[in-house]
Amino acid sequence: MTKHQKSILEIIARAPLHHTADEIYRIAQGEMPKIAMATVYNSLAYLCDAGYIRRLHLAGQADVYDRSTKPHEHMVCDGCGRIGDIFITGFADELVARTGMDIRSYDLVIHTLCPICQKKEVH
Amino acid sequence: MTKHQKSILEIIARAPLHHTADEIYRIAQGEMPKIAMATVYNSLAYLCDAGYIRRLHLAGQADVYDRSTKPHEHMVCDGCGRIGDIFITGFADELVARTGMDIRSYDLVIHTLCPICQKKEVH
DNA sequence: TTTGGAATTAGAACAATTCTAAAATTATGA
DNA sequence: TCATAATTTTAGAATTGTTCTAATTCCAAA
Repeated sequence: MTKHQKSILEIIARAPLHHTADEIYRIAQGEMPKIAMATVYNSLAYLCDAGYIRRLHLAGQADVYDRSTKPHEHMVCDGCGRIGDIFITGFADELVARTGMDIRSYDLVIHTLCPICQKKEVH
Repeated sequence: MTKHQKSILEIIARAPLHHTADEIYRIAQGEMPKIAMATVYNSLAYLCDAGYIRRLHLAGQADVYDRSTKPHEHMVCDGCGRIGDIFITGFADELVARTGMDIRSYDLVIHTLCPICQKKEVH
């Protein structure tokens, strides 16, 4: 792993939220002012392939990157767009039991309204 | 629903596979040679919003459109990219039971290797 | 008919991502 | 150490998928 790749991994590792490539680029510029966008994309691709991070592909927005490599699920608020991790224990096993499939990986995204947006919804 | 919207809905309704906007555009040109790409996108947006079809957003490729409005799940072959529907009965209820969340909708995509690609994998 | 609103068109604009070719860096090994 | 090779980075162009814009067409109601 190169210096740049390591820096980008660390940025993601210490981020509580899921960031886009562009956000990561801006954070990275704080530490490495000369870094190029292409380097960010290259590094993110490497880190995903190597299994250090996970790429999340959501409708209507840029991909975001997730520091948690443990299998888990995601939720998105349809109001504000906030993305969160959720952990349904034994979910992967359940999926295998229910489908009988050879599951290499899975993506589950639940669309919901977060408490704040639920309040706003009332009119 | 306009003439164009209806034609596009019919194209999707009779398609066994999930098509991209561009594929739908080309099919539509067979029936309506003067149709514009923007009309395809507008119609698809309308049909999705109105609940006639469903948009599927998968990593690394253009969105595809799904004629089936019943809640169901999807599988993608990591080898050839083929997309298929799968039906796990009672899955939505299970999700609610497991998470306690107010689920407005969900997307589950299982990544697997289809039988054909599994054979190719052996070396 | 005339008018107004909605839908369609063509193409420009846009955003996210990938590609390209040159320069810089790092590793290899005589 | 020095030369060479391999890899990474850079800057910016190119590409892709999608949305926007403004002009035009269509259609329905008055």
